[in-house]
Amino acid sequence: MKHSKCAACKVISAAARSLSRAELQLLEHNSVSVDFKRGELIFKQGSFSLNIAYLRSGIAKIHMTGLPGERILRIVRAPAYLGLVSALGDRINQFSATALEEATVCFIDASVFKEFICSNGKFGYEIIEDLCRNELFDHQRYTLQSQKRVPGVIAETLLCLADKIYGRDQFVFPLTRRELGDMVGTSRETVSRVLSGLARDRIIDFADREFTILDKKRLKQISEKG
DNA sequence: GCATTAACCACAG
DNA sequence: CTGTGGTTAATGC
Repeated sequence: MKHSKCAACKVISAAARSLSRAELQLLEHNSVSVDFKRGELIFKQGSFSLNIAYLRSGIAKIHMTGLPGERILRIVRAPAYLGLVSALGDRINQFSATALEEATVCFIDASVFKEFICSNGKFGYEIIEDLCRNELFDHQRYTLQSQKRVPGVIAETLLCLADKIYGRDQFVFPLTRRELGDMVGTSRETVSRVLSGLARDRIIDFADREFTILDKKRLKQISEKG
């Protein structure tokens, strides 16, 4: 655990960039940076949200436990705020965050953060913009997903990971089949079957967690056709 | 009705 | 944990 040097931070958020020198100092004195190993819980659903989590490096999953079981809401790549919605919208975290690989997270005192929103318009605007982008993205994803059959949703998820998270067509996906199932709302068995089907058709290739997209065009077709 | 889709169960590796 | 096969229930043509 260490205090972070906010002014020198290379992955400072767009919002924090608009803070004055004095405000940055205040931020620095009210935040700590913590390292996480793969699989470690960053914050837990049901606990108080007394601070804002900012993912500085690594990849994390946002997930919540519902009545049927676990649901992965999204995969987040640094730099990004984790669960702002929960931190600002409720005193209690409505979901959990877990590191999927080595990660660094800055925890910021929520009251200081809220003070910035009130006093610094540019800061507040950047935060709102971030929230809006996420909400639009989620609405779109959930609407499309609910109208697709499982192979379509899995194809879309793979494409999304390649484009938005990893930025290349080959990546080591750190989720189990069960978790991928939790992400697309299906069973682990169906995930297995769909993936081996895609591999049989040489659309993707995978060995364990390592995925390669071989035929992006056909994967897109499957994703769109649903 | 018949075909398709996907969940649930079970068992093996 | 993962892959596969059998069974079953829901839905569409």
